[in-house]
Amino acid sequence: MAQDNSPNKTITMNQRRSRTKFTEDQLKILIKAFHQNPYPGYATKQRINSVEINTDESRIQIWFQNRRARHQCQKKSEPDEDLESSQDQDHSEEEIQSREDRRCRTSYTSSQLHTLIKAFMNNPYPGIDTREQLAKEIGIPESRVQIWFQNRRSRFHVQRKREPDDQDSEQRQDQEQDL
DNA sequence: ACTAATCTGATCATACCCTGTATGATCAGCGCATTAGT
Repeated sequence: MAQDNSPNKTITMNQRRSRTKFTEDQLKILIKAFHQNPYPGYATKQRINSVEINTDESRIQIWFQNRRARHQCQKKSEPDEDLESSQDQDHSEEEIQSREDRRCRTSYTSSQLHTLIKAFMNNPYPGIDTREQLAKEIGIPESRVQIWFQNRRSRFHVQRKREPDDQDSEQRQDQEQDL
């Protein structure tokens, strides 16, 4: 079972997570919470989820991210239309700075990292199935696995940019010295 | 069409170690990120 070497047909490999469908009641709760604080901390998101929504904290986080993206559009296009909700406009910079606590930093054991790195080399864009399988294998929530892959890819790209090829950078250094 | 899921790249924050580096968490996205399920 370890080897599923179907080299082609990778089309369905990167499957997305199935789309979450929030009920009207759940949306009401989320929107209300958003008005109270569009940047809830981990504890708040967990509370909202466990008490009212009962899905997964990471889904709540994504909902807030998407909502913020859309909400800012609206604000710019119609700034004074929204007078009813003027309550939520008084988010001063101080308030944003005193944001609630983040999730605790996850620390991975070397064997967990080994598994993740191996998977990354195999496929840096794993779909939901692969991520869940990995999560189960190393005993860490799937949402953390997803973040790990995001960070890994991002840093991989950055590193590649920094060292495109040595010849170019050497030439550039020479030119700089001439100046 | 609407919006959840996903992506990159930048930045904040913390563990580990020696004040910097590696990396997990969070954020925006700008003539308003893109992709894709319902």
